[in-house]
Amino acid sequence: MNSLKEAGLKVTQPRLLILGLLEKTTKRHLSTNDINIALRDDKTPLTLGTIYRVLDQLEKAGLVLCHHFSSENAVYELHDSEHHDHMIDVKTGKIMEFHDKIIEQRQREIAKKHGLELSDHRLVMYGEFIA
Amino acid sequence: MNSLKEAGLKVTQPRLLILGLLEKTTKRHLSTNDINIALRDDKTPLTLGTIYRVLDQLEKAGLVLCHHFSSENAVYELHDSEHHDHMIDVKTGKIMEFHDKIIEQRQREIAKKHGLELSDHRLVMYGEFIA
DNA sequence: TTGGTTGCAAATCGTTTGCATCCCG
DNA sequence: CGGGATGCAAACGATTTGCAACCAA
Repeated sequence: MNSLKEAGLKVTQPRLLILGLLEKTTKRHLSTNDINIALRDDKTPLTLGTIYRVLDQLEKAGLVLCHHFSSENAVYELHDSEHHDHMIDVKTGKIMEFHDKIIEQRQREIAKKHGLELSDHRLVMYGEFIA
Repeated sequence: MNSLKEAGLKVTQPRLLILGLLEKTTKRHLSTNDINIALRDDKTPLTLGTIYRVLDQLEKAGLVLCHHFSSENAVYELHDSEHHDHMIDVKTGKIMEFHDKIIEQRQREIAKKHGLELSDHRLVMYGEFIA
């Protein structure tokens, strides 16, 4: 709720519910439909319209991130301090996060070389987890 | 047309038209709507349904790539031999392609370390081109 | 000939929006 | 109290699909 206030957003029930869900979920990446179902199961249902609007605001406020992996639906996750990228198992849909300083650094160099003032970047690797 | 045969696809007019357009366009990245309009202007119109179906097949055949940059519509480009990534100007929509061996190599190492058998990867940097 | 391909139009589905009501500050 | 937030349902827009006619092999 502090984060909401800091972002200049009213502390409303829907916003708390969605943030709370994103915090406690073990899946970490949830679609609007996931959220809709989970909240319904928790006996605190929200309209899909509200879910979309709240997520948009949270994203603009920098509290959540939205991803469109491959051709799937959008998924949302909490935006924590350190940037990270994603690896996705194309068969199971499993998502693993990672962070690599070398790649981050190299990206900055490339952007600079091409005159791009970097505001965001996304790296996704697709494949299959063996082992 | 050779590529179509090699992919085991019938050489049909719609497929030739779309491939031809992707080859000659200066924009390089086209949406289904771009294609629809361009072909109409060329007096060789196709149905949107056909455009989607043809692009799906060409993508599965490895002849074209499909991208969903940020939250925009899908765009398609010819799949040429060497992999490349993208930089996008969030204000103008301008797309610039680049390729970097260091990043590619590093990605392979990271994937390997995490047990991911890499099949594809996408890197997109967003920002603004300053002169 | 014949099975894949296309046009056409209807259907789908994720997402957005108008409006009346509600609630945080 | 007042304006932003929500529920509800209709609207939207990109993409998909069923079906009959068509065409490449």
